[in-house]
Amino acid sequence: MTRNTKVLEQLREKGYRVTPQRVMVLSAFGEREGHLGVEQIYQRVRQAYPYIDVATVYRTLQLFKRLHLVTEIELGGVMRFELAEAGGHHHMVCRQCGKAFDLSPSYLAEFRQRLIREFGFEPDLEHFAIAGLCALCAASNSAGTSKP
Amino acid sequence: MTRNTKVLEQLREKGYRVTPQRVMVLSAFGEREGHLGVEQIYQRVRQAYPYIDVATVYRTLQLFKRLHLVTEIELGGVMRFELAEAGGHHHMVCRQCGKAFDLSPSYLAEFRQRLIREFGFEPDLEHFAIAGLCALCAASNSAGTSKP
DNA sequence: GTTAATGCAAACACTTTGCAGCCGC
DNA sequence: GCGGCTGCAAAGTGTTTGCATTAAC
Repeated sequence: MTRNTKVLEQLREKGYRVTPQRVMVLSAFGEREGHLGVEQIYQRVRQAYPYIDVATVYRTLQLFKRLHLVTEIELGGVMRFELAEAGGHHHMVCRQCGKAFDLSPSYLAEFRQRLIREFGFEPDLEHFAIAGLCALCAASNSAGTSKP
Repeated sequence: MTRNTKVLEQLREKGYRVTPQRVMVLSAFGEREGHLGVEQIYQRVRQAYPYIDVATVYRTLQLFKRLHLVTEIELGGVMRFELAEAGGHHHMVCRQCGKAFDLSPSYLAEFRQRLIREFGFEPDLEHFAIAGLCALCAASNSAGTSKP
């Protein structure tokens, strides 16, 4: 909880109000690491407080994003949010099981350098996420050789 | 035109009808290389035939996609389409000027191999597109040093 | 007590769908 | 002429906005 408390103090310091709704949106993340879609967050908060509106969730997430408390990444056309704390790690997300794996920035550094060096193109890699098939799913697919 | 004609024959061979609307959607691509949004395609076709409906554009693009005549890539939350012909080249798209630059698959091959080797993660790179800032825009930004 | 934040509803942009008439084959 | 395709309109999504009320400070 100490992490969330810290975040909430940041809010108050900057003159924003600490409302139950904001606390709940924040703790929706706390329960599980990873990227959450708006709908997932909404449903989670609703379990605790059914009167919350999706608009509030959107507004809260926008606020958090503006304050760099969460980051927004897009993957496969779906926008997802995650706590910004970890800072600068990227993701590989399995298209089959949906699990996300962290990817150290060093893996991309090389690729990035090459683009800069050879094209002068500076890629946006802050919130890089790449879809694919994870080892487990690949294995289970080839196990049941017949059509999935 | 010979390329489009070929595509249209593919359509007919598979039992789909070659309609003026489909031809026009196809030639919207022909006039300019690169990725087009639905709206851009719609506007282009409308110049030639004002009665066309967006729904038709959507349906046509879906059909083309299903037949692998075009591919759909997403970049910065915007879905875009491009002719599938070239096959397997990727893009760097400038977030400022919107221009797209081709990226040979070899650049990604290395990165891809590394993910497979070290994580067993097989990334989807068929329609890879990466946002960033191109050399020209970076230059013009630092030229006018003051705020843009 | 102030003023920001919420809930509600309505507006929005984008995409899909149902259907009657039309036209490519 | 048949059946797929189109235009039109209407319905879905997902996200944002206006406004009166509520509640954090």
